[in-house]
Amino acid sequence: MKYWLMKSEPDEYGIEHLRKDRIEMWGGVRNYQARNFMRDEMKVGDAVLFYHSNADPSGVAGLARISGEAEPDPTAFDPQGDYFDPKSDPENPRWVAVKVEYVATFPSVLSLAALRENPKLAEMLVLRKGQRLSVQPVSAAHFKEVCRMGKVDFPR
DNA sequence: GCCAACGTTGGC
DNA sequence: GCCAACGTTGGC
Repeated sequence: MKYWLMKSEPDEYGIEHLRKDRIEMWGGVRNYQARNFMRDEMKVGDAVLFYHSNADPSGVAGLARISGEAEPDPTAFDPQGDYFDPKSDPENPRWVAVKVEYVATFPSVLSLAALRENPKLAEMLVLRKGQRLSVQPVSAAHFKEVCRMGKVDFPR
């Protein structure tokens, strides 16, 4: 099983939206590196840190799991939608989406500042300067430590 | 293939 | 709102 961090702006789609929807098709990712992680490495059952970006505070808001592996991203084909990409051919889709399932909400958002204060997380990608990937891998040790700080265990 | 211009992300 | 970092585009 692998571990991931996925970013979303809570004004657009936060952990509360996922809690209500239970499962969400994670469309709209338009970065090749992030796409490759979703397409090539994400498997059903993988664990996800749900990260709020552009938020007050930004940080890890809760936990999710992958419940459906990569398939063509339907938002790329909707000319009316914000994520339309005319260069994505339905016969040869450029972008993919995975299904993300709600697991838990942290009692309070585990802020970036709090994460930075923990030396065990010093090497975590999300804390790196200039790091913008919206889907990124997380080590098992970092994932476990973030769950401990967030006061929620990822269910086995 | 280089690289300047431009667009986006996202913390602050 | 600012701006650093970084990805993408397109002229050459």
